[in-house]
Amino acid sequence: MKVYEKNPPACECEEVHADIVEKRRDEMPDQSTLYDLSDFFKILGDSTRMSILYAIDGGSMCVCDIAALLGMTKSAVSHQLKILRQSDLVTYRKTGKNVFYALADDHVRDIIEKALEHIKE
Amino acid sequence: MKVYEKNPPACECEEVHADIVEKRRDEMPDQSTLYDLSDFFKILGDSTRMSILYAIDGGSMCVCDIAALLGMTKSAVSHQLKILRQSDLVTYRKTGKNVFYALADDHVRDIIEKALEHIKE
DNA sequence: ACTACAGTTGAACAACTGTTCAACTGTAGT
DNA sequence: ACTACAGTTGAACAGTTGTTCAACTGTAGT
Repeated sequence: MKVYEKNPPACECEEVHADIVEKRRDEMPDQSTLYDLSDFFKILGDSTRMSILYAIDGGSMCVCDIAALLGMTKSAVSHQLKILRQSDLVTYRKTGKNVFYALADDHVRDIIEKALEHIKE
Repeated sequence: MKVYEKNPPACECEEVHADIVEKRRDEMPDQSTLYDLSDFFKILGDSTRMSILYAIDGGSMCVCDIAALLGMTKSAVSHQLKILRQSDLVTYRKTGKNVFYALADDHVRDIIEKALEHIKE
């Protein structure tokens, strides 16, 4: 939402270390990269979605079973699965009346694993 | 918020694969672990906080300069720094009128780096 | 064709989150 | 003691987010 510019308007500071600020500005990633990054983490920043990811970590599961496991309605789970789908974190496969969801790749597993290490300290 | 139980109340499914669900239930992490994990990612899931982390990645900065760099008010930055402090993602050091913030450790850097790899695909 | 059920979807609602604003604390300089 | 300014803080507000509810789609079985 916020966009930082060459001559930031909102800063009311007097004693700015202009040289440092300018140097850092060059080193900062693109605005879009920062948004992509925080958007990615936003997906993982919900306990329901985190639970779903762990549930299907051991193998694909249908919506019904995920809902049963988490003690939630199919609707609530389906809404969250949609978000996970749109972020390409999960894949799905229709077989008859069921839709089976699975983890899309190992990247996410690694990231969550690293975060777990960080937390346990 | 949601707590899953041995006999989930909210699931209205008929065709549940009970054996799979029970097996997964045993393999699931503790409820508290899931919350800690998603809470951690929640912190990284905001572009302002992500920007701040990148800003101080190159070395400690005072609140004023961070605000100038991001084009935000000191107040807004300070509020986010408080959250980052409470999560032990940053450290701070007072010198005179300024407060310099720095990254707490390398863990976070690694996680963000891994997420970046994931995004660029 | 009809019924049953897994899954999806949009609207509505409540809870949460980030920024703004104004008031405040504390340090430095005069 | 006074002024100036960096930084913090709580309340208020607007925007966002997750769950619920009800209606819907599509497939399987009869």
